[in-house]
Amino acid sequence: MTAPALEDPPLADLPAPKRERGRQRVAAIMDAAVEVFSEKGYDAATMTEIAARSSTAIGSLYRFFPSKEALADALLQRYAQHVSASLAELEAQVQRMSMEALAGALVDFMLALQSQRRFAVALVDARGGSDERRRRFRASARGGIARILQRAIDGLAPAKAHAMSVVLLHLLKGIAVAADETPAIQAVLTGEIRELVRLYLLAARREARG
Amino acid sequence: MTAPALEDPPLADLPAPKRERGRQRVAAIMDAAVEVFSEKGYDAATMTEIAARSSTAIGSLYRFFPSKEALADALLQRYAQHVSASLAELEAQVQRMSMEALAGALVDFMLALQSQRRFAVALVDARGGSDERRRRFRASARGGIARILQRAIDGLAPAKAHAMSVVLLHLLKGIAVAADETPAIQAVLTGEIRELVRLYLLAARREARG
Amino acid sequence: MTAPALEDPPLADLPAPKRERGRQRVAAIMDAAVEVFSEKGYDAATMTEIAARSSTAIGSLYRFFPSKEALADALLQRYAQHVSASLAELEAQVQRMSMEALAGALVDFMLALQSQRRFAVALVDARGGSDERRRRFRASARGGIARILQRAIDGLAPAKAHAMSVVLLHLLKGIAVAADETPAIQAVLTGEIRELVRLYLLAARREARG
Amino acid sequence: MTAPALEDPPLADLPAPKRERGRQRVAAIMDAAVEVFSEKGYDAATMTEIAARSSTAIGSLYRFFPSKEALADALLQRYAQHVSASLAELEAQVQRMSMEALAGALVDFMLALQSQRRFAVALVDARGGSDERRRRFRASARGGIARILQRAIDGLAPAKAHAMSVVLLHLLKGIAVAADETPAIQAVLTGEIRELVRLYLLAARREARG
DNA sequence: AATGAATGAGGCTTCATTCAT
DNA sequence: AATGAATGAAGCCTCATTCAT
Repeated sequence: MTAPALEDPPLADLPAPKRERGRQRVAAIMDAAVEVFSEKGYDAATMTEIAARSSTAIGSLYRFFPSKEALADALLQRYAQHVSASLAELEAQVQRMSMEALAGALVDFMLALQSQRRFAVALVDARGGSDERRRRFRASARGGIARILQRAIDGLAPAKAHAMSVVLLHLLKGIAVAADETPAIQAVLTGEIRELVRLYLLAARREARG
Repeated sequence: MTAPALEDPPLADLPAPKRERGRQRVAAIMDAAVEVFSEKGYDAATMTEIAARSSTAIGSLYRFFPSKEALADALLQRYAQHVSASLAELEAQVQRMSMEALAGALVDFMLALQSQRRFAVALVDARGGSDERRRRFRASARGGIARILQRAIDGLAPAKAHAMSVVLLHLLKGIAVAADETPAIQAVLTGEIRELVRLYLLAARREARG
Repeated sequence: MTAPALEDPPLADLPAPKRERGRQRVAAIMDAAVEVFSEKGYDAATMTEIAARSSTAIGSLYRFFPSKEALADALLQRYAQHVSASLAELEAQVQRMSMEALAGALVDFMLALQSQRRFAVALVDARGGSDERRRRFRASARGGIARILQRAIDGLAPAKAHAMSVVLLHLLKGIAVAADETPAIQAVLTGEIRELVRLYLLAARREARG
Repeated sequence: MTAPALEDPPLADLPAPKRERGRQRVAAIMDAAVEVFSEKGYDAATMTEIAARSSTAIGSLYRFFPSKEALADALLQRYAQHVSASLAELEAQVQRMSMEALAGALVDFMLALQSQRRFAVALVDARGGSDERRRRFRASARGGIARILQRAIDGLAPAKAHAMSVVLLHLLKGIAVAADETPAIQAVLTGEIRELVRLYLLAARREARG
């Protein structure tokens, strides 16, 4: 039972670059966009800079992404697929993982996302892209976590799993926040969070076994 | 020993409105600003809209707050004082509170901030106002929580208290996130977080007693 | 034969402050205005700053001078009277002054104006006050010089005197320009100009004697 | 040995329009800017009006000149090159010109600049553009005149040449002032100035031969 | 199809002037 | 009469987006 895809017909109306050239271009633009959105935030990022950083003419950029919001949405979508895939993978392995191991795995999952963290903050938590897309992103991530929890903890009520997924996701996001601190502090904070996740999972299992 | 004030001469140097009229105006502006910043985020919020929402001429707005950043900073400062005072109050009462009670108190503290939550996200977590003021705000809040923890848990190492304060603050912020959900879900999430806070505090005490 | 007054009914419509208080206030405003116009130029000068520098409420300033232009005009008028008076005085003494002495006197006349030079540049040469007032100011100054010339040089044709007055005034203004240089250079330039004025006067006399 | 160029890479760093179209646009903008700066002075001139007069969208104007000051500087630079070139040309011809001829040539040089006179007043003498550029402009013009004088007058001390250049330049500027008068008067004034320049040159030669 | 010049709405801010107190 | 708060037009500049080449 894998994660249900997040996807819509992938930006169907965009000229779906068949040529390899086009695909590279789109990738370059998206990478530059992640950079710029991360550094400046959605509002302060400019299409011109994204074009420049990806060595793309502004006109070409608009050929692939018809608006700033469309670009942000595409980014969000790509990120969602990435997250979705990661969670699906984790779900496949979780079967009888100890709570301890699961806590570690969840933290690792978040650490692996680090590179895109500023970007995620810029677009998911702030106002980039459409509300709709943001909502869907969140729902998908929560669903992924909830499924993992239900696999990991026998007898966990679906409602409880969902509630926990919201709290866990939020808690894990703290790892991203920690990235602003010095590496030493960062390590400490990451440890704290892992421990807290563990406590949470254990308590949930206790309750589920009730 | 109460929390050290965050304050500079409150809103220093701004031509502190002498007439009563002016004070109302300032309050109206700040309230409108909280609304607009909350809805749109710092960058997308416009001074024009803030002026309109508070029925203030743009020129008047600038009389009181000489720049968008100054306005954001003033808001942040007011919020910081509020938070600081709340934490100081909590600190005074924490003496031999049970971990359970403390968890509840911390959650309540956050719930009491609800009304300003989107605003806090918009200005503290995003890129609004001066970095400096944001940094100070965070340091103050963390310090307040850390002091509470040390009072509440005998033998808690200062470093541990500080690390916990960061994690706790983040966790509590989840209550704000919950505000986007339906009241029913919100209640559930708030409960989850309270429970998690309790688990965290208990574990910390266990460890402190070693 | 003294200089014809430049004056209009001195700002007739202004509430002609009868009280001593008012006169002082007006003087303070005008002095502050000279300062500010000098430092910033007409456009960049602000009524608010002029009010502040003269410790006058902005509302009061507007009571005495109904607009920025009116203030500039009043300044120009006062300056014109000053210049007019100086020239009239010089005219009275010029009778049989040597050309050399006259050259010196003219240069001294300009040096005496130094303190108001930046102001004059700001308002006379640039666009402060009304065109009309500027025109009148120039005409008056030229007339004053022309009369002096005719007294100093027997047989000087009126047309020639007028032409010379234009050139002389312009030349003398060079002394003001020199004020931007170091004192040493300033002295040299002043000397050059004095010498040139002398040459000019001598040549004119030669020609007048034909 | 010709005048050292004033130039930086002409209008460096401005996105030097490649297409022919762009070049025309830039020229139109600069011409309109000269007009507007001349009529209104630096401060009172508005970018909006300059755009309108050159039938340019405001955004386009800013594409070529990223700020009002940059535009003024570019104008000043163009003017400086023009002046520099004229003076270099004059320098090349001055070798054994009579003082009379030189006086005429200098006056002609100034007359040739007429078309840009108000502009020069607006930007060089007033507070437009960067101080630095103004300073450089003046230094260059003075240097150009000083070199001409030294070529024209054997044995002229460099210090004296420099002092004279300042005075001469100022005197010649009087020709521009004359442009406000009727053509008849203008002619008379131009004549006066030419004569005065001649007197000045002759006196200097006398002194140099001493 | 690719390019980058052109467009203009709209943002922040200033300041002359008015008007309620 | 004196004060200074209030007003809003207008200035500079940015940037998402369009369009001619």
